[in-house]
Amino acid sequence: MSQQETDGIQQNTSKHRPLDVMDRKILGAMAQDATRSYADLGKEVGLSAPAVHERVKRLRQTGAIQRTMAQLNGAAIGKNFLAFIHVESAGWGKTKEVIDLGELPEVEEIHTITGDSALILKVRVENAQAMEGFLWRLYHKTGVRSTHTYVVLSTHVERGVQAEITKDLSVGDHLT
Amino acid sequence: MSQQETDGIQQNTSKHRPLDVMDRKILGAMAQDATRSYADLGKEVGLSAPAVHERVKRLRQTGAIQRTMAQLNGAAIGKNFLAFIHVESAGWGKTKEVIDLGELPEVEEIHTITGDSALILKVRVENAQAMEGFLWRLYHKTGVRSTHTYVVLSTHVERGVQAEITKDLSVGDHLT
DNA sequence: GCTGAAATTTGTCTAGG
DNA sequence: CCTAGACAAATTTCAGC
Repeated sequence: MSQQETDGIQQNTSKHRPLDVMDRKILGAMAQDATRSYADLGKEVGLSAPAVHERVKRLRQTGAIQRTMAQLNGAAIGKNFLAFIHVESAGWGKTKEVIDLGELPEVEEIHTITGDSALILKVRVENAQAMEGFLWRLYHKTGVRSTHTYVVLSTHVERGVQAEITKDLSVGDHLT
Repeated sequence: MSQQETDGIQQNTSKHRPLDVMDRKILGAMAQDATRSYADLGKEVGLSAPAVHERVKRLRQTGAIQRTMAQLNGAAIGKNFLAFIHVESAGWGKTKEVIDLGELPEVEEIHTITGDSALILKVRVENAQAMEGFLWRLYHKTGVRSTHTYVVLSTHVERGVQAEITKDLSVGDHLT
């Protein structure tokens, strides 16, 4: 049932209608559990199953839902070593080699955090030795000026993008 | 279910059996696309649909698969501001209030990185103003000594735990 | 633990209101 | 967007190996 059908050459040129409350409810539910049936979701948000199905299909096409994935337990598959690695690059355009490391399965995230010369990597490997090997390889990339590794000892929260939005006026209050 | 079979292969059915190659293939496929049918997965790994189903059910029960979720596009739901926040705590046991922030939907990750006094938070909000509000609230938690925020400008890789394991001998090589 | 077949539940599309 | 129907396809169970 993989939805990799021939969509044609349609890019993401959707009308970008802002998501209504129903869409957000559906996204919120599916971000936590994507195994629920459309009928079940419909009962929660107050829609029929076909209506939910159509919305979910649209949410996938527009990219609001990037994919549906199984979240694995790192320890269960023998990956007991997680670290965040800060990388300082020599300058502009020098990060390409590092970003190419994203093809490796141990790299879970790569973010640019300052201009084009600083990166944050999230890397999960089996053990300390494997991490040392990765750092060795990382440091020998051209353009890598320095790295700083933060080893994770305990993970308290780890989840994807949440649909709910917190209205926070604590700062704005004193501005208005 | 008989404990001892008379075949030549001794299966470890008493405890958490280490994942075999079939399990890893299934996990690897589902970590990237959990919408595929069991029959489809079975054709890839060489099992029947019921066999895959049984393994997936076991992988869920044992926690190897924590959940299957929809990965949302932050920008699509109006969350265009992502940051990693390093928090230094005053000392042991002072991080509870910060960890309790994990209930907020803008907090995607909380990791302890050093002893019990340093944390990394991954926070995604609508805009800079919302981030300011979050930081304001964070900084006023008891035990928070200082915070350092790294604003993400571009995300190149963002995915969950990958089942594949890279054999890396690059460090051991030069030691031998 | 796996297979193949059967039974049940969902997914998916269509038509009409 | 709902209801309703119908068909395809998936999930889930089960006997038997």
